[in-house]
Amino acid sequence: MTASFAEIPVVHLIDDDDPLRTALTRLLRAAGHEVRAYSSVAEFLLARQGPLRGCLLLDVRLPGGPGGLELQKSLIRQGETVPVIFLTGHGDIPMSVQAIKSGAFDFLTKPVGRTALLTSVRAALARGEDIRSAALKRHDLGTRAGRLTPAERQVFRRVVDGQPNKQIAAELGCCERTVKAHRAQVMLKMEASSLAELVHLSEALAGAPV
Amino acid sequence: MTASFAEIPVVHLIDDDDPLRTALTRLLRAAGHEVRAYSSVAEFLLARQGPLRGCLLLDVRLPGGPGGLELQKSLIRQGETVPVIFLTGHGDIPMSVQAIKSGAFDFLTKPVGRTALLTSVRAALARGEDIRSAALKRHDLGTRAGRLTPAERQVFRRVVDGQPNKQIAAELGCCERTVKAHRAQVMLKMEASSLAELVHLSEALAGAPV
DNA sequence: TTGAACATTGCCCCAAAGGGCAATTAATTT
DNA sequence: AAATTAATTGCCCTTTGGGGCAATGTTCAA
Repeated sequence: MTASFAEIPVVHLIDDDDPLRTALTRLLRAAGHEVRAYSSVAEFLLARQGPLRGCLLLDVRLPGGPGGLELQKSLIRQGETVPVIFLTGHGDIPMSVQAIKSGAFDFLTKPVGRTALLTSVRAALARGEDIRSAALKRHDLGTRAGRLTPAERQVFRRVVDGQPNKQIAAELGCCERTVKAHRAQVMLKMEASSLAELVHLSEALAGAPV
Repeated sequence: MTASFAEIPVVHLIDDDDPLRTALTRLLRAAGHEVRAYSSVAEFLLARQGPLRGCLLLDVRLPGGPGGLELQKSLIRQGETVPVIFLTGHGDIPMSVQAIKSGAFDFLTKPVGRTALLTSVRAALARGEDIRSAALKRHDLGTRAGRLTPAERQVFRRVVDGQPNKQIAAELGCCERTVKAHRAQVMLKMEASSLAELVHLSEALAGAPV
């Protein structure tokens, strides 16, 4: 049951309007999507476990507690990257601009057309999978880098910075043979088969703590 | 006169409403910005020469000819990256969402508050300068890469791909000494002092034709 | 046609990288 | 304390990268 939570992309629908929620759920399921419906942000948060996969479809303002924009901000703070589609009957331009600039995938108005909704959801799911695969790659790289010892990490930094072994040895206060040993370990652990590839990997780690 | 067109960031204001245009111009100048005002897209396009520097501030719909959204698309097609702030009295949510998703920097509604306008313009100008400096770097790299001969380009690709000289020579059907010669030229022309730096530069060229 | 500029290549030399092997030392476990 | 494991280093050898020098084409324009 819960094990399947993140196995395939799911449209997480949050709306307090029961009839609308039911209708949207039916519409999305008919279009072949997996749907989880919640009547409030709290209900969604309670059910949530582990990273999300799919997209969010929710009203901007929901009764009692945080609205959609707050949820979005909270998710972003948690490093969650799932695409968010807002749906609202009482939005205005500044709100929509704010939402999109904050990273929302789309901002739809009620009543929403069947085609418009499905188009947006399909695109959001696709985007979500793209983001997901990129995140997996980065995570994998981070894992490899995490296996480096402190000494190896030092060598890694300098190698991808283009420093020759002799200079690295001087800076680290050890002999060249040691640098070579660490360097070999770096290539092994990072699974790089050439210096060029190692530099490439380090660029992809962009900003992540190395 | 025209020589100073791109020397400092300029707010290019396009609006057909004369009194408003005058008022906005005064407001922006009072805040220390350089302003060029136009009453139509056509007027703006006629005055334009060379790459823009600064930002655009324009109404979404303008009388006679293309509206703001069309201008934005046209500029993007031309590779122009200047931030665009839309200003409108008759916009709706789908229009604002469309604009922002198409890359607009902001979407303001009339009447616009003095603070909101100045905040947005300031941010747009800052973003514009960031984009500009990044573009200058990329252009510089492109220029260097453009000086490579076809043979050097071939070697360049394979070197940053991590291939050893011997293998490159085999693939290109020449001897290793020739590869070395080309390789040296690549390092010279690309102004790289190490293989790591060369790889770094090639990543920065990302997608640009090499 | 002839000279200048450029690309290709061979020969040779040196520096740098990669790595095997073994000894020494430090750290950790039993 | 003894044993084991991990890190550092020296020694030595091979391959690769970098580059000087000169000869041999090649191309293009005067």
